[in-house]
Amino acid sequence: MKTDGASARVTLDRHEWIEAAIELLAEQGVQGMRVELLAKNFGVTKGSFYWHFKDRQDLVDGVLATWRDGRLRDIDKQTVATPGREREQLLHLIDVYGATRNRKGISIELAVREWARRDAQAAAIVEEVDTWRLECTRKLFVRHGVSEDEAKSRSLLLYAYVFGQSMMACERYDPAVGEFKRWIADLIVK
Amino acid sequence: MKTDGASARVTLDRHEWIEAAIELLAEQGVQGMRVELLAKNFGVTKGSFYWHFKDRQDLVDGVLATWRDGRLRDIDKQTVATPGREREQLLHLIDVYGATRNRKGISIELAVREWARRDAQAAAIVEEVDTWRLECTRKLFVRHGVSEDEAKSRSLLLYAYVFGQSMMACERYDPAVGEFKRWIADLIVK
DNA sequence: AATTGGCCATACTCTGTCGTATGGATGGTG
DNA sequence: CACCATCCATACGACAGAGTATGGCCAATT
Repeated sequence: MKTDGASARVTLDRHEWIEAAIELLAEQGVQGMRVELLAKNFGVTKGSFYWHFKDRQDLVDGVLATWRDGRLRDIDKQTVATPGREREQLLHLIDVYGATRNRKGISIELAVREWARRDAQAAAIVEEVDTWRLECTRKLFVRHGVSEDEAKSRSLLLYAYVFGQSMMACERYDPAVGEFKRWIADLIVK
Repeated sequence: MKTDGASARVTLDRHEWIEAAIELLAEQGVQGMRVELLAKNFGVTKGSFYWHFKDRQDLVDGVLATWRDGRLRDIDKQTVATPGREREQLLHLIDVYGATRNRKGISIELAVREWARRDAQAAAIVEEVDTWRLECTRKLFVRHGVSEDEAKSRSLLLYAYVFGQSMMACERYDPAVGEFKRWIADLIVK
């Protein structure tokens, strides 16, 4: 019988290590994904890690694959066109990156992107996700009624804006920035 | 007399170290600003570095101060309103971050921002620069003829977009992305 | 009860980086 | 010429992180 207390799991598997690594990635960047730090957070030692993973690169592969799969699922879920509600869906896409809630998801997103600037492997994953995002959002814009080219431009603007906005931590500059964000979202969605 | 050859300077001063550190910052991030790597690039050893700087933090202070001063000067230069040409000025602000030329400046910008996400000192500098950017650009929008609130929203959108765009490396997704960028710039500037 | 395999601890090596201590070279100045 | 300040080299200590080798513990199986 496993004394599966809330604090002390009996055994760990790859998935738990990967999830914890993504946490660290969000909080401290790629540099923060250190195996000894991970082990310490679990209350174990490196011996455990190197039983589940060949090396650190093995963990990295898992992190990127897990992140990509999650993103692709999310995009599909958020962009299946519900006739008549395309506008709300587009606004929701922007709102998800509003930084008040979903803080963790944004941190991961930024960490992966900063990682991708200097790592070809991460860059390939980001490109894959971005391509899919732009394509799905473009379709949603088209169903919303804009032209093909305009849909392309607006989806590009949408993602550039949400990423840039979450990178700027806008709340510091004006507590009432929410009003401006709503205005901007309207301008982007049309 | 100093035999000031192009390749071998006789002496180095703080400023040259700081400039080289900013280069490394752009290419490899904060992590890349290692004193031994800097010295190697200069063809000298750490002994030189620690003569000019108390420690690595001393270099970091210089890097941030130098970057801030340069940015503040640039912003002032680019946003002095030239009556009748406010629209071109705003479009130019966007175009500067177009990523084709000015690649180095963008790399520095992104590196400093990623740095600021986990370092309070860098975050304070970035906030200072952003505040000044938003304020100067807001004024330029006002002189361009938009209302006070709309100017605030549009300047926020402008910077969020340019940072997000440079973070996405848009050129990968469509060689003809320049067309869309122009359309977007028009939408932002009005 | 003995054995086996899954899971983790311990103890080490190796490499990279910061920082320090100290000595050497060079050029200007009295 | 002797002296001093400037600038850099050399050699060292300290520490953090990746990876390895090996042994121990426990549960399930037979």
